[in-house]
Amino acid sequence: MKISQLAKLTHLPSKTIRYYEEIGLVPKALRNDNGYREYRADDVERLVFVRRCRELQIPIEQIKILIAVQADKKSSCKEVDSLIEQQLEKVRKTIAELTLLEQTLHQLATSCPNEIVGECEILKRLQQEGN
Amino acid sequence: MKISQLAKLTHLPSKTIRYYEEIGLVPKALRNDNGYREYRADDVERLVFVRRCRELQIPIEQIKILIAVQADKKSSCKEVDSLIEQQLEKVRKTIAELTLLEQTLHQLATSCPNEIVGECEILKRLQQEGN
DNA sequence: TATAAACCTTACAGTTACAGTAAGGTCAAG
DNA sequence: CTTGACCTTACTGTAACTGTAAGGTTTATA
Repeated sequence: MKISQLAKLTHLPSKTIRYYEEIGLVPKALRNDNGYREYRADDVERLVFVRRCRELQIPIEQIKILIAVQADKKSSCKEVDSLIEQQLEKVRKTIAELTLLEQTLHQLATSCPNEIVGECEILKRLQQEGN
Repeated sequence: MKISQLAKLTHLPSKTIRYYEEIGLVPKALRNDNGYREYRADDVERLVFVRRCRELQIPIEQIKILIAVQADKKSSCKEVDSLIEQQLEKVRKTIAELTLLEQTLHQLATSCPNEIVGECEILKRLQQEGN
C-alpha cells in the first residue's frame, strides 16, 4: 500500500509518517519503481504502537527504547514498567503544577471589580513581586 | 545597573532578558560607553510583570497585548479580564486531558504481571488499535 | 604590572514534534 | 491531453528559550 493508505489505517498524517522515518523511529520504507514508499501490514502495527505511545505523551526518544526492548522477546519488561511509571509521574507532576496555576488564575480572574486599566487589580497583582 | 544585577532582581536569566529585548517584548535597553546595557528601576518592574505572566503560562504574544493595554490607563480592562479567563480555560482543559491520560497510564502501569517482554501486557495494549 | 576571573557583547545552533510551503514528478480519469 | 489527486524532497516556521563560540571590558589579585 502507499503512504496515504497507511496514514488512513494508522490515523497519522503522511507527513508524520515520513518524519518518523527520517528521524529513524521507524525503518526506512521500501520503494517501488516510481520511488513511492511501499508498505505492508506490519508497518501498520508498528505505527499504531507509536501513535498510542505519543497519545500517552511518551517522548520519541523513549519510544525508540520501547521498540528496541520489544525486539528482544525474552528480555525483562522491567524497563517498560519503569518507563510507563516515569511517564505517569511526569503527568501527575504536571497536573499538580497546573492545579496550582488554576487557583492563581482563578483568584486573579475574580479580583478586579473595576472598569479602567489604571485601577485594574489584575494588572496590579501581576506587578507585585511575589516569591 | 548592568544586566546581571537586573537578572538578580527580576529572577530572570540575563540571557532571557536579552531575548525579550530582541523579540520586542521589552524596549531596547540604553547602552553606556562600553556598549553594555544600562537599566533603571522601572525596567525591574516591567520584567517582573513579564515573569509573573510567564509563570501563569501566558504566551509572549499575549503579554505584548497586556503591556499595550496597560499603557493606556483609561482604557477598559475588559481585555485583561478576558485574557486571564482564556488562560484559565486553557489550563483547565489541559488538566482535564492530563487527568484522562493519568488514568490510562495508571491502568497500563498496573496491567502487566509478567516478567518477559514477549508476554508484557503493557506492550500488548500499546499495540491495540483503540479508537 | 601582569594576568586571571568575572563580567559583557553578538551570532548562530539546538531543543520537541511536527506543520506549512514550494517545486516538481507520477498516475488514473474524462 | 489535461486536470486533479497523489507522490517526492527540501527548506522554513513554530514557542520560548538554552547552549556555545568567539571575542571585548573590567575588576581583583599576585
